[in-house]
Amino acid sequence: MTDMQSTETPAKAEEERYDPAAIEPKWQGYWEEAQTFLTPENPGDDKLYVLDMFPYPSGAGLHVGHPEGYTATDIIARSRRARGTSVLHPMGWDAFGLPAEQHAIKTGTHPRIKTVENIATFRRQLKALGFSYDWTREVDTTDPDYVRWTQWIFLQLFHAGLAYQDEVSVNWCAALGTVLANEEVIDGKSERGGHPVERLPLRQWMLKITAYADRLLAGLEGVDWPNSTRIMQGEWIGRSEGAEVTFEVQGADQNIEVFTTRPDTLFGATFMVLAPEHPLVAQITTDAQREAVNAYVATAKNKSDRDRQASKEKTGVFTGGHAINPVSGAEVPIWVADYVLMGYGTGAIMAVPAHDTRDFEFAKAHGIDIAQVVSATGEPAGDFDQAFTELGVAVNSGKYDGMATADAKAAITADLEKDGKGKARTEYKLRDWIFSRQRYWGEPFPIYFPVTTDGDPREGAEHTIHYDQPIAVDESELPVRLPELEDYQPGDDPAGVLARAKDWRFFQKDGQWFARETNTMPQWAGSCWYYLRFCDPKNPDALASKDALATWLPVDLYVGGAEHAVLHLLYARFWHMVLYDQGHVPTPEPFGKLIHQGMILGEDNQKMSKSRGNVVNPDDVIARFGADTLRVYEMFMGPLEATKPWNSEAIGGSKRFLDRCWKLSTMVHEGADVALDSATKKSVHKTIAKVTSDIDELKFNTAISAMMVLSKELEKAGAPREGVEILAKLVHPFAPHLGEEMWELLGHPPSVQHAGWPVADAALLVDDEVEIPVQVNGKKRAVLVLAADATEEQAMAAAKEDPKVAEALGEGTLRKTIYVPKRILNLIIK
RNA sequence: CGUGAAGAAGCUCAGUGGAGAGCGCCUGGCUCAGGACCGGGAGAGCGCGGGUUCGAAUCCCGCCUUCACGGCCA
Repeated sequence: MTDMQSTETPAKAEEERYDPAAIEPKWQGYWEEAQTFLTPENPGDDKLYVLDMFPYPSGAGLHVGHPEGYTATDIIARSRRARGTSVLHPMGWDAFGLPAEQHAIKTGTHPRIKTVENIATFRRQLKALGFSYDWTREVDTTDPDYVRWTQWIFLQLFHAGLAYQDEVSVNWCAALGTVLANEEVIDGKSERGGHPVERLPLRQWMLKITAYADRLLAGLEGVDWPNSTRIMQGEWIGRSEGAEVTFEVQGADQNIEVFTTRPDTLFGATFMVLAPEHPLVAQITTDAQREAVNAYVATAKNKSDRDRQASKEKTGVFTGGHAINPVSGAEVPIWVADYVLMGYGTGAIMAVPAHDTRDFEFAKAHGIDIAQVVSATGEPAGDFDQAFTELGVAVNSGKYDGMATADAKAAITADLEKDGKGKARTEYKLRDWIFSRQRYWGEPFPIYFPVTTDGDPREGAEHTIHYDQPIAVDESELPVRLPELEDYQPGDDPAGVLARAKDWRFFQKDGQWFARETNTMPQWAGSCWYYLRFCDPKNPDALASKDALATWLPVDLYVGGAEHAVLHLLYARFWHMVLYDQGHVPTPEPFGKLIHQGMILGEDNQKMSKSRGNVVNPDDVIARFGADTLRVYEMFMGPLEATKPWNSEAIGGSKRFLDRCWKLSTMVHEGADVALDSATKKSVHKTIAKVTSDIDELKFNTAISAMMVLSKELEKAGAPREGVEILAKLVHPFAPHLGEEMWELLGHPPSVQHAGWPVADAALLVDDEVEIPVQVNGKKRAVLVLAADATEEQAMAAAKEDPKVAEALGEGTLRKTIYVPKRILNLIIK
């Protein structure tokens, strides 16, 4: 096959132009044939696992945002292979998901059909961009061989007690017959159709991610991630230390537990607030207040958390009940208000209006006392128009007066504990993960339940499913496959679409009826562990062999969008930690270095969207300029992590750079046997050093800029072979088809990928002559060319001979001379 | 409101103490002409105000604007 790449074709005419439409398919064919990017069987210590966040193969095809991150990782992969590193650089599909299911609902075709089609489009587009993926390792999360191991991991979680069922309030829309995400509910109506949506408690599978909260937090310390991402994830976990305090309810044999991070402000707690769902609300409410409280609770119940939080007004109702402040003995009123959330802490708070913004607003709105107990100065102030939330010194707090906030916290917590009225406690914002969806196109749970029935439940016999007795499917029976359905319309059963597949759902074993779980897993499930499967994608006996995992983990470089900064990266870390604890993976963390590529905006500086009409289609760009130009342009636009707008004029500049590279190699090919002069040689070696370090630092835009400059110099130098060969090696990770073509024009057999990486000669990187600006009183007057090691005297002498400097010096007296070798000569005169 | 990032030539960006590149623009050459190519050129109060320094885009303090993400977590 390789013989057919005749070197005669490009040789024949000067009219020949760089023609990506011919070159690119040619080399893509070569790579596929020669298996150029196959992952090495026995990688040594020098290994690199470079991973892109795999895409959801949407019907719209590839977006110009995709090639940005993918080109970045490809440059790393290719340049490191050239340097002899064993590289794992795979690609796959996060292919479960709602769009394919919605398409199925509309058309009645199985979501798999549309999914397979979309994957084919994505694969074709990615191959057209010349990425050096090892396509033999492709994975697809919807493939039963993959689903099998997703289900297997779920069973490990289940057996470890980390998967459990709970009743969770969800948005149920009876008209649509489905559960909606918060985003799909607007003002209590469904986004599609405007049907009423109610909050309904529904049985859900939960994963106990909170059990790993501290480790997920601690692990962030050791990981090479963007600071902002680590902060975001840390805040999402939201660890806060404080105290649990017990308030007695007056006239009742009841206590209310609250969580506070400011036990030092306990003397300032002038009221309490319960969340509307708090179990004690009904008992505490007095008859006089019952009607108002019931009405308030009912309204709050039908609001989603999001709607509740949308309103900044502090609404609430007095219950009529009172509690006793455990330190001051004061009677404080108990209110119900929806700004207190049942899901955090204990669902009840002690309200300290003087020192908490929300409590302050509430007290102002409802005329409740405000008592200052912390002051910046140690002296109580007068009235204040906003809460004082800073740290300070305790006042009006009995024996704790005068203590700094931190000391007061510790002292009060210790005393509460002694009196049995409280104790230190740590809280997290992180909640357990709702892991089930009432959808079709997802992984079935490998779980079934006993059924009590007097007939055949498939035929509609009365039956009871014992959800409280979940049974794991035996591992040997995995995967549990999705049933075929006649149609994919959501039904009227909140248990999910699968509940209608009665033949699939109910089965008999040893004369006993059982029912399969009809929920499916969320899209996150497959993406939680795909990076493990890439290490050993065909393994039939395990999610991946221990050897393969030990070889490749952790992922050395992971590139993907910042929108996954919290959820995907947190969920994947959680699964990884569980697998680590069970001895299935060898590293405590999955991902080493993480980078988020920036967003590419439309030419109008707005987010690309169909409605704005500013979408750039990669297929069009490839047709017009070629894949290499698209790659180079996207890398040249700016720093990888920056948000930057598309510019259809500037892309021509990248094309012209590649034109010039191609021309240089044809010049050599046609016999220009020019030797490399010493000045150009210097430039070549400086460029090697610059491009190499820029690639390692992911500064691709500056690497390209350096190669642009070099290409012009090489052209002026008449295309010296030695320089052009080095340029071909340097440019090939960025523009791989062109790199191969240049290498061939220069008379070498393919592939440039295996031709090694140039090494800069350190001796050529230092200049023996330097340009030194001369300033007089800080204003630049001249630039001198001096020996790099010129002394101050030599520099002064040269400066005085310069007419412009002499003129500027004029009659003045020299008061001071600042000479920084290789940088500046500044003369201060008066 | 909070967190993070960024403000530099018309545009997109290099530049960690002494202002540069690409694209665009003007101009000459080449061409029947255009494009491409080659040569030359114009174009920057480096967001604002202070401070440190011989000298600040760069270091320090305050402020403004834009973008991204997050939202009542006691």
